[in-house]
Amino acid sequence: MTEKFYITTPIYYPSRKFTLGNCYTTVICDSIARFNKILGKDVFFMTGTDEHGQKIAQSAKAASKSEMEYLDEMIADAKELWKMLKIDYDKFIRTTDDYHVKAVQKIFRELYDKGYIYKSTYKGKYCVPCESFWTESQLVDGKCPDCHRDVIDQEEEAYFFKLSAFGDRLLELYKNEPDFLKPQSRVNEMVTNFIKPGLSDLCVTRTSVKWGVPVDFDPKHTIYVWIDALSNYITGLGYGSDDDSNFKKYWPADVHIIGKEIVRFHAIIWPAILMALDIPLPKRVFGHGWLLFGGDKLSKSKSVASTECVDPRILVPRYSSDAVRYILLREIPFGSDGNYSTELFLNYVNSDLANNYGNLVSRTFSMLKKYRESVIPNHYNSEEEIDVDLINSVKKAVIDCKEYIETNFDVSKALASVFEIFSKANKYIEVTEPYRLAKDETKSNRLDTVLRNLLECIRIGTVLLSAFLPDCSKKVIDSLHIEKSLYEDLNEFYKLKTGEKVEELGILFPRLDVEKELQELAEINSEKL
RNA sequence: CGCGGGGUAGAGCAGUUGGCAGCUCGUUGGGCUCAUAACCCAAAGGUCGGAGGUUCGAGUCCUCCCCCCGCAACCA
Repeated sequence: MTEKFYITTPIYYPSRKFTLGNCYTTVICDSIARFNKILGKDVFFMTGTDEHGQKIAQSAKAASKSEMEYLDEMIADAKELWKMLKIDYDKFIRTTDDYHVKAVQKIFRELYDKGYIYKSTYKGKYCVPCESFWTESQLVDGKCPDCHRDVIDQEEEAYFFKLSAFGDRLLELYKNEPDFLKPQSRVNEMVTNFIKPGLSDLCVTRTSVKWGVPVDFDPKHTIYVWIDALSNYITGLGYGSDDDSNFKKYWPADVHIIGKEIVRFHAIIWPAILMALDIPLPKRVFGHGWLLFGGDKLSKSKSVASTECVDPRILVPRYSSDAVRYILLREIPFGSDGNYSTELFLNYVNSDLANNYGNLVSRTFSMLKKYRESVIPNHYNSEEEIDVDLINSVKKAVIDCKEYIETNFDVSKALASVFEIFSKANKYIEVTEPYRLAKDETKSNRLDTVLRNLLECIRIGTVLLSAFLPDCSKKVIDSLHIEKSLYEDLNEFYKLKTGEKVEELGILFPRLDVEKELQELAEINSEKL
């Protein structure tokens, strides 16, 4: 039976248009999903949006629209963005979707019936004009962090989830399943910050927030973020609906990929809810770092220096989806934060995509055309050390790439090992000098072998690359007449069909004039403002 | 003493159990001519945040201090 693989992004909050930060998580998930398809697995990849809560209602009001009008526009924009970035999701869930709303109500009632949810009183600091509750620690100088006005003590009736009952089981989980939450530093954070001091129960409804899922047996209460948003991971598979075949097939999730800021929700609250429901837990949760812009998170509330153009809607059409995907995947090291700047982006596109990969393909195809009329030549057994070295390092890269993805979801290192192949191939050309072999008819067999070896390097590297950069790799794959991108075909070095003619390829990534691009982007950016 | 992460070449980062300080980009010099001023080789560039300690030997272990960044319970 085919192994299944279920991967999710968080559901994003569309109170503002999506940023490069949202793209980061989504592109990582998409690449991991694509990689698992290459491994031959039955993959289900879900993303979506969290559409309830006060802020959505406020954003809609500010735009003089109804909530649904506002949301439909935002979601259309988001889907357009994912299309641009070649995000190949299997399901896009919206928490306003009918099946989700019903399933959430069902889940809420089940938790209530089982005694995990009870009615009590929520006490907090309340800002009347903002209609928002704040905790003591959120206040700025004792005032509302949003409008800086005075807050009052207020209480309201609310339902609570018995989170406090799950501390020991969570500790056990972290202990027995060391891979459940990665990176490890996050586990320590959860244990010392939250679980050891003792978990307190979680307020899961509000009467002051109207835009949300009502409690069906007590409709003046609105189900507040946690149970609504987190349960998307199962309702999106049909849990609690008439057709739960996907839930049966794909749950538990193989991994939830999330940003480090929401680790707590996914490593404490979500497992606790599932435990209460008697549903198996996701196998892994990975909290990635942030894309930093000049040292700051690209948050929805902070603005970025005006000379930096970070709008993916401009960058993707201008530089290709692959270029933007590349910088997102490559720049952030495993588990920690990474710095983004336009200059860095342009330099990476030049050095890795244009100079290393693009130029390798270009010079190889050019020689193949000049010397062999674009026909894939045979290879002749050779004990030459340089060939053996090349083949061994390709094999190592193929193994490394898979290892990095499977053990740690380390897309950055996986991608780096793919580029090792291209780097080695470029060096191989210098040493074997095929352009010199071509001038000596007695070296014809050797030239065949060298060209063939280069083509196989390109084949293997490109198949791996197709998980990360689907557009350019498709061009090369088509040109080489590779029928299917499968990992198992990479174990064998000679796999191309001798005698087939390759299609001509244009320039995959034109070399960019960094100074000029920076200037033009700055101009585009200032026009926008 | 709230918890955690980080401070290593101009920039971005690796440095596993302590054993000659590395990688990528950039810079400089050289080589090659198949290729997208691309590719290959070489060099320059670091008192590893600071002070003290353990050790034959510390980026790595211990103590203290300085700086940056998250989290801190309901901020998606």
